[in-house]
Amino acid sequence: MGDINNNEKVENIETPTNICNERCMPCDEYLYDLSELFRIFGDSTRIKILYSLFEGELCVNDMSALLGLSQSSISHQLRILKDAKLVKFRREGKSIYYSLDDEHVKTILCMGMEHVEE
Amino acid sequence: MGDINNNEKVENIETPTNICNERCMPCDEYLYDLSELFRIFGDSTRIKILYSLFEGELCVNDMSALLGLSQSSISHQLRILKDAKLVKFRREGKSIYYSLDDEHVKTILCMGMEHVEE
DNA sequence: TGAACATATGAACAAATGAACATATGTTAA
DNA sequence: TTAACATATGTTCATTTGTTCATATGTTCA
Repeated sequence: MGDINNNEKVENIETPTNICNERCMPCDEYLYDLSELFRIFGDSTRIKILYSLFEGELCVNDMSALLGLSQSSISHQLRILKDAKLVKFRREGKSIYYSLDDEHVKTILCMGMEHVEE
Repeated sequence: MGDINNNEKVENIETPTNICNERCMPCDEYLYDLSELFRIFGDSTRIKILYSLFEGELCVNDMSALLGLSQSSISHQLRILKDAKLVKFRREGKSIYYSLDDEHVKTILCMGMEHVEE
């Protein structure tokens, strides 16, 4: 195939498609994932959901009532948060309880809030 | 008591318009600003621009060359970053040098990157 | 002054996004 | 089994977003 190793890390600094070497820039894939992560946080409905889970788990119904948002809307956004591994869930009877996936989520939110509060 | 003290912290949990009391939720305005902030980070072009400024200032032309993105695109995104107070700039002759507005920006990016790198 | 360069801005357009509604899936209890 | 409840999913639609191209603004130097 000859020219298929785009994916491999190359020592040579000349590769024009790989900007990782200059300015200690992370590779394109990481940068993309990073923007993707922030994009998830970049919606007020999702932010509200995440904040509502700060103190502990909640089921969809309670979130819906607490935040004053439709069940459908909450559920759609929860799916996005779930896919992004920002929340996890467990079933208990008819209800499904969601919670933050890890402490990192809190940290990122708090960092952002600090910046906003200035 | 009437209906004027929406802003005051109320013991009673019944206030439906103010969710701040429950679960220590920040007020809507802050939540909105927060999502707004993350929305800015939620684009790979802007992320690249911000990362390119990690080591220090760069002019638009150099960014354009370094990142392999059009001058126009860079400029448009720089405007958004500027408006969001995430970058600052200074003129030097024909060129305009951009840099990160404060250390917070780095912190937020690094927090996000830690989450991505897992 | 005018030419060359650096950056910003405006308009047009395709793609992505979020909300709303209807409906489907899955669970429990009778 | 069926009814009632809790959540998920599919679809449509209006809006937002990022890019490109063309052009405008601003700066330097001859």
